[in-house]
Amino acid sequence: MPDNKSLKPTESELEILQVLWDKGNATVREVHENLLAFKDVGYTTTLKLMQIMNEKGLVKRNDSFRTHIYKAAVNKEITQKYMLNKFVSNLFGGSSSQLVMQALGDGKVTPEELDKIQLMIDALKKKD
Amino acid sequence: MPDNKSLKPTESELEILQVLWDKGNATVREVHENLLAFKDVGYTTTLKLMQIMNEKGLVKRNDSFRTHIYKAAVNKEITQKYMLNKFVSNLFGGSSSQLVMQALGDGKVTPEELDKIQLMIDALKKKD
DNA sequence: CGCAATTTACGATTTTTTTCGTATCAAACC
DNA sequence: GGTTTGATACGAAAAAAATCGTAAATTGCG
Repeated sequence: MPDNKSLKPTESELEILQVLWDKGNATVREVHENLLAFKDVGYTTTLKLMQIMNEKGLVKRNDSFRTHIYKAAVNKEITQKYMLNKFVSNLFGGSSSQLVMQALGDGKVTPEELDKIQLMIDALKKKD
Repeated sequence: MPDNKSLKPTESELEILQVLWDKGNATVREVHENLLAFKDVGYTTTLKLMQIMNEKGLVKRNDSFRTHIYKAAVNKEITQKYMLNKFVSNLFGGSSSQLVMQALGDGKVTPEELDKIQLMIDALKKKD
C-alpha cells in the first residue's frame, strides 16, 4: 500500500499532480503545457513548483537524463480521500451524504453515471 | 436568491463561516470559543479575520452595541456549491460522479442517508 | 567549432494568508 | 472616581504559496 504521510498538496501542486496522475510520466514541459490550457503561468514557475514537490516527496523524478522525468509519488485515491475528508469537515460539517446530495444536484452527472452510483449504493446496503 | 459574487473564502474564513451558519448570529468571542475546540489561535486573530471578512462582504455585523454581532453574509448552499465545483475540478478532473463514489466509499454514510440519496437519484433519472 | 535552443538550478521578489502585539475605548465594579 | 475587565482598531510581522529573472549546463546543429 502506498504511503500516506501527512502530505497536504497546495492548490497549484494539485494541478500538477492531476497531470501526472493522468499521464503517468511527464517532463516539466509536458506538465507545463497542460497547465497553460487553463492557466497563465511561466515555465520556470512550473519547474520550481515541481522541484519543491520533489523535495517534499510529492513526486519522484528520474534525473539520469538531461531532461528529468517526473511521476507522482503519492497515490491518487489516497490523496483524494484525504483531501475529501478535509473538505467535508471544512464545508459540510463532516457529513459525506450532504456533500453527495450537493454534488448530485449540479446536473452534470449523466444517467450512466447515476447507474453506476446506484450500483454502489446497492452494494453498500447489502453490507449491513 | 442570495448573492453569488465571486467570493472565495480562505480556509480560516470557512471555519468562521461554519460557526456563523450554525449559530446564525454570534459575537467574536463566541466564534473564537468554537474555534478553540479544534484549533489553537489567539483571540485577536479571530477578531482580525472577522473584520477582514466584513470588509470583503463575507459577513455582516451589527455594531450598534459595544459588542458587535456578526452573521454570515453569504449563503451556505451557494458557497458550498461554489467551493464544491472548485474542489471537483481540482481533484477529480471535473467529474462529480467520481467524487460521489469516493465519498460514498468512506463507510460513514448510514443506510438512512443512502435511502435519501437513492431517492434523489431516482428523481434525477426521471428528468431525462 | 561556435551558436541557438532547451533545460535545470537558484535566489529573490511578490502576493496571499495568518498571526498577534499594542493602543484605545467603554462598561462594570468596588 | 479609579481600577479592572473585556471589547475593537490598527499596524505590522511572520508564514505560506506562487512567480519569475538570470545564470549555468547540455545538447544539437550549421
